[in-house]
Amino acid sequence: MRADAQRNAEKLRAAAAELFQERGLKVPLKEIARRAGVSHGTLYNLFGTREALIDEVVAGLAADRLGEAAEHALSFEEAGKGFAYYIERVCELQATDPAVADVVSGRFPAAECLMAICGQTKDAATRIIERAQLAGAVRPDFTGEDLLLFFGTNALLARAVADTAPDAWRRQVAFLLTGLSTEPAQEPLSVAPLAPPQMYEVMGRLAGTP
Amino acid sequence: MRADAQRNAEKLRAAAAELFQERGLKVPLKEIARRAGVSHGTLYNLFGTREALIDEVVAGLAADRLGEAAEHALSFEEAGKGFAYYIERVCELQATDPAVADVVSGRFPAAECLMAICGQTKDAATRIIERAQLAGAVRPDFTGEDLLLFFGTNALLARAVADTAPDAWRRQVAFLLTGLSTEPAQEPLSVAPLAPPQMYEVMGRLAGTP
DNA sequence: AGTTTTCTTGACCCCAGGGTCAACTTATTC
DNA sequence: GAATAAGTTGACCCTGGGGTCAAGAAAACT
Repeated sequence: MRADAQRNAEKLRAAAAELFQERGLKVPLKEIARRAGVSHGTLYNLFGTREALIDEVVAGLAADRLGEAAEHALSFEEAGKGFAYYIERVCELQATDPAVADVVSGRFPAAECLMAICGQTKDAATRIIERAQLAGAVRPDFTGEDLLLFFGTNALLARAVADTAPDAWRRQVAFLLTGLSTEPAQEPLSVAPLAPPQMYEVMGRLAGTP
Repeated sequence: MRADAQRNAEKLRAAAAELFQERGLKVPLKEIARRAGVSHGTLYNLFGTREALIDEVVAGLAADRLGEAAEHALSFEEAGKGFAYYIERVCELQATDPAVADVVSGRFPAAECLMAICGQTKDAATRIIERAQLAGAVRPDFTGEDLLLFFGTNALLARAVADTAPDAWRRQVAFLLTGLSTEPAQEPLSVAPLAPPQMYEVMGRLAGTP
């Protein structure tokens, strides 16, 4: 590979990392090329497909962060606490990084690598859930599939509120957690509900401009 | 208005009602015209904007159904039961009719009429919630905004699962309801979780092809 | 039946995104 | 310092959505 090609690839990786993180895995490839200061033809030359770029730029990072979250969740003494930590942490990752959100929601344009991560995430989730259920802390009919589905909707919610009330998703997570807990404790919510003017924006984004 | 124009308007209304109901308020206008057997120019002639068409075709129906749900919810003896009924019923409406789902999620392209419905829905929701809270059946820090946000995500979830497991959203609703209830009762779920092969499809739709 | 008015049509324009490729430029090699 | 291989570019095509409008068709009026 020629030296300038190497440099361009690096610039593209950097631009892609930025944009994926800012706006998710669906950003126009032409825009990535633009930010990298390179023709979009070059992008297609060096990476061929969006998936390849994703694999190189996002997959590793996302896998690491999700892996850490799972590991830490399993290290809790009380399985129930670990369970709650895991859900909150993953949702937080989704909220702060649209790229991770898209990875968790799986199957973008079917990058091999992403599907693998998705599988790992589901396995980890299942392990964490079952551990908490064995400890009697979580209702026994909640499954990994349920959690993934929740992550899927949380990704959309978190993105919709990102510019308006970046923590709004926490309330929904809290409601879910008390719903899943076998102890009836309803801890006070740490975040205020949305004000009516914020609702306009958020609902618009939730249903509108993806 | 000329007789043929009248007929065409009727055909367009019919086609629009069908397509909105099948695929939500964002269906291409050209497709509505096609189904009506009419040029898309005619559609623009007779209705001008998508919003006008929505107002004529969808708004009334949606308002009626949502209104009925709210009314019935308030007619329950036990406020908590009414509350649960309302949430389940609205989610069901969203699941069976993408048009209603879009109405509840508010602000499509800002049809006057839709915003009004959205406001009414929020008011109704608030009333139902407060009644249940007064009866001590629902946690006191849950708000109408929280519920609308939940409806917003449910709309997306219901659409994602529609072709794969049309009742899958019920599990999430059940988790929410037990989380909101002040009684720790966890009733058994009426719907099975998704099987792994179904997850692929659903997660794809949730994040992908809207 | 002829005239006028209203309506319909489909070709046309716009934009944004994905993707390709011949012609050009630049690094590397000898 | 050529010759050659490797890489880059941007004009170009395609798709699918929104939207307009001159010309032609059809209803309504007299």
